Amino acid sequence: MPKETFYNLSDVKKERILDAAIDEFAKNDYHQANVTGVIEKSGIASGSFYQYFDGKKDLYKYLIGIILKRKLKYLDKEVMNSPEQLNFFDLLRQLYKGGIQFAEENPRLVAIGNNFINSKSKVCIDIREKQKPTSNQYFEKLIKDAIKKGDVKKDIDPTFTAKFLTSVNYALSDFIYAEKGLKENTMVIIDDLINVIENGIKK
Amino acid sequence: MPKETFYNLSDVKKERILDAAIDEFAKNDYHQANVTGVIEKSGIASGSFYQYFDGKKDLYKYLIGIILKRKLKYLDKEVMNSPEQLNFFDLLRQLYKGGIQFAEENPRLVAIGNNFINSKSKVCIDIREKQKPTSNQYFEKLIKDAIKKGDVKKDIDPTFTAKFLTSVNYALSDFIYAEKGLKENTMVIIDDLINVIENGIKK
DNA sequence: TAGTCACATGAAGCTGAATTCACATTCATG
DNA sequence: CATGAATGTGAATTCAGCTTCATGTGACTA
Repeated sequence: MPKETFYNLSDVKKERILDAAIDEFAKNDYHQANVTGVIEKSGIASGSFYQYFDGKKDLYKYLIGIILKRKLKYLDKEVMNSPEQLNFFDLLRQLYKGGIQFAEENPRLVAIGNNFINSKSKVCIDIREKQKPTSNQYFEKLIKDAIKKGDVKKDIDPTFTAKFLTSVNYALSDFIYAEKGLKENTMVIIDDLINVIENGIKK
Repeated sequence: MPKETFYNLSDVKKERILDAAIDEFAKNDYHQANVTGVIEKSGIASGSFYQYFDGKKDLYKYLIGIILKRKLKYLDKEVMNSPEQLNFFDLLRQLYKGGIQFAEENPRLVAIGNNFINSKSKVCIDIREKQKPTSNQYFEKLIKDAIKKGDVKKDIDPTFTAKFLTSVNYALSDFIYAEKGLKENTMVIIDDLINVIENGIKK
């Protein structure tokens, strides 16, 4: 976590530093991202950086936390208005579309997040292990519930299906990122996609 | 590419070095993998390493090349006996199952490969750019052909679907890798999966 | 005015990992 | 054996990037 001094900075300066950090980590994986890069982009002195953070790892952890929080908040506000009354597939649709929209609005955050999830770097594995509920486990729970509720047929493998849904979700964000933005047909693609899945696994 | 000296080595020694390298790069991403690790595992002197290879990057490129070659050869031999007469979905089934089997038989190679594909490291991007036909493009061509042949309906997005199929493919290998081996039901899962996809996009 | 506090600075130091290099050893050949 | 070309070796060097530290600045207080 950042030090007190960081929080005491003016919002403008905090923002400047954060923006530089996001830029650096969005363009590079953990190892390739340099503290020097953040320092140069934000125009602070290298010494100052260590007044604000315990070091590179500290900054990275902080970023990952922010990204997670923002995404959850976003999904919560934008799409998860009424998770209880939705059936599994509509919920999935909401989640995917929300995820896409988030990726569209925050491409750099998503770049960092996707990299974080896939990375084999010790630092990333370390952080991931401390974060109890992964996207994977979240989906798995959702699927098990859906089976109980009768939305989804019994004979699918929840673990694999969760993995499948998660990876398709990442593929979607990647797609948006690579294509540099939403196209008119993106949401149609998602609807098609969910229909495919729905046909395959609904009861 | 390795230097002449490497090729002159006895097969046993070449194998020992290659094995050490595969181990090192399977357990770590490009940046985290150390030449020192390869040196220690293979029991050669650090100086010798530079007699055989131009450096870390050179070794890595060589490994990636080997992995690609082995996988292609494997798919070619094991599953692609008659690509012409298969319809798109049977071909897909073959490819997936072949991929899974390859992952089962060569978990370390697949670990390196998957990491290579996802990595943002300059070295990886560099190598990827020089390799013309990606798995993605291969699928895209397959899909376009399938649309022409009438196996797949016209109104899907080939680019996205290729991305989708590729990412599901990776998810599958990852799954095998994480679960540490094939289960009795793995092939059933794949069949189900293809059925789902087939229902969704066939004409 | 002096003292203290909070933040700012960048040169200097540290570290770990890649790479080099000067010397040692092996081995095929005459 | 003798020779030297090929190969082996690991201590020393280089280097990039993270981090520390000694010192500076300005604002607020007594």
